[in-house]
Amino acid sequence: MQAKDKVTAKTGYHHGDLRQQLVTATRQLVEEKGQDNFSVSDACRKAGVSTAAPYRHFSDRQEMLHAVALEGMAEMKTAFDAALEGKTPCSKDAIAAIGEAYVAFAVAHPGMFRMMFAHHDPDETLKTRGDACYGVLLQQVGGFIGVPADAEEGRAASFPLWTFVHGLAFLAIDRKVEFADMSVQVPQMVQLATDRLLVAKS
Amino acid sequence: MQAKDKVTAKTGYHHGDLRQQLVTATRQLVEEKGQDNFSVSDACRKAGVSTAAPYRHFSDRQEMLHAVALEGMAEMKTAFDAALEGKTPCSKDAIAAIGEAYVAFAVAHPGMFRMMFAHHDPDETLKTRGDACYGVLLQQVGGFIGVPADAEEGRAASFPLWTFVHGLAFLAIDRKVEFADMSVQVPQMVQLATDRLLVAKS
DNA sequence: TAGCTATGTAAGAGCCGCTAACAATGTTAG
DNA sequence: CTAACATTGTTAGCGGCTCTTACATAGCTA
Repeated sequence: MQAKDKVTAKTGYHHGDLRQQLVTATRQLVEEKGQDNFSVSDACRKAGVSTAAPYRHFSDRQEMLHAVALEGMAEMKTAFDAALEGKTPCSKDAIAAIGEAYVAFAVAHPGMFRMMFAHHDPDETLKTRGDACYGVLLQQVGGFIGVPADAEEGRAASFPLWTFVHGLAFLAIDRKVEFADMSVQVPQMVQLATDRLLVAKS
Repeated sequence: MQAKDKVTAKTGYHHGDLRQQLVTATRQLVEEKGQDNFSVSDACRKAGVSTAAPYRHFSDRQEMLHAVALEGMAEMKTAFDAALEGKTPCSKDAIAAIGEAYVAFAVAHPGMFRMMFAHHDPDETLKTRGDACYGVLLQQVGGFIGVPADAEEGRAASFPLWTFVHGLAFLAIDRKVEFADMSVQVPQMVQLATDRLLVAKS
C-alpha cells in the first residue's frame, strides 16, 4: 500500500464498493480527529477518489456521518448480544453485563458513540436500531422482574439503568473522570448502580 | 435596531466591549444552530464587525466556543446555589435539588451544555469551574453522610448521582426520551435516583 | 502634542462543501 | 452483438469559511 492509510486500492474507473469504503474512511477519521474536524475531502483522499464522488452516495456531509452512526448502532447491538453469552438469562449479572458493554463500547469508539446520540432531526432508521439495542435490555429486565418485555413496568425499571450507564459513558469519553483502571472500576460502578436501581417496583 | 439580531450597535471605530459581545453572539448562535453550524463569520455579522476582528480577542474559532463553555460553567454554579435556597442544607431534598437544577440547566441551554462537557485537550480554567460546580454537590453530600466535603467517601457517594443526572441531561437534550411533562418527570426521576443511589457507605 | 499600544479594517491565501457538465463503465432489450 | 440507458466516476469552479498580513484608527501617557 503506497499511499498511507488508503482504505483500499482502486481497481479501475469504477470502484465496486465506494459507499462502504467512504463510511469506513469517515469512521476512521471521526475517531482520529473528531467529527468537527472531519472533512469530506479527507475521506475522499483516504478512499482515493475525487471530492465529488461521495455525492453519488450521500446527499451531504451530514449523511456520511449519519451512516457511521447507523453502523455503530448495529455494532452495539452485536456487542450486547455477545455480552450476554455465558450469562444466566434475565439475571442481575446479565443486566449488568449489558451496562458494562455499553460503556466499553463508548470508550472503544468515542467518536462514533457521540454521533449515535447526537440529535439529528428526522431519522427513523437510527431510532429503530437504537430501539433494538434498548430492546436487549428491556428483555433482560422484563424477565428479571417477571413482566413481558414490552411492559410499562419493565420500561420504568430499565430507564434508570440506561440513564446511569449513558452518563458514565459520556463522563468517561469526555475525560471528566479519570479511572485508575477502567476495566475494573467501570464494571464496579455499573454493578453498584444495577444493585441499587434495579428493583421490581419503581 | 436596523440589522436583525445585532447584539449591540457599534458606536465608532472602536467597539468598547467586542470580546463579550462576540461571546454573547457565539452563545446565541450555538443555541440556535448548534456548534457544528456556528461560524465565526456569523458571529461577526451579529456583532457588526469585520471577520478579522475576533482574532484580536481569540486565537481561533475553538477558543470562542470555549469562552461560551466557561460562561456556562459559571452560570451553572449560580444555578446550583439558587437551587439550594430554601432547602434544608445537606438534606436529601437539597441534594436532589442540585440534580434537578443540573438537568434543567442542560435543557435550557443544550448547545452550551454540550460544549461545557466536550473534551477539549488542555483547559485548566474550565476544569476549575467544573470542580466548583461539583463542589456544591460534594459539600451537600458530605454533610448528609457526615464526612468532610473533600473526603473520599463523599466523592464515592456523589459520583453515582452525578453520573445519573449527567446521563439524564444528555438523553433529554438529544431527545432520546420524550417526557410528557419534563418539569414533573425529571424531578421524579432525580428523586428516585437520589433515594436509591445515596447511601452513606458505598 | 508625539509616540505607543490596542483594536479595528481590507485584502487575500488556502481549504472546504457542494454542483454542473462530462466521461467511463455496467446493464439490458432487441 | 450492439444500441440505448442507468450508474458512478472525474474535472472545473462557485461561494463561503478560517485565519493571516498589512494597514488604519483611536485611546493613553509622557
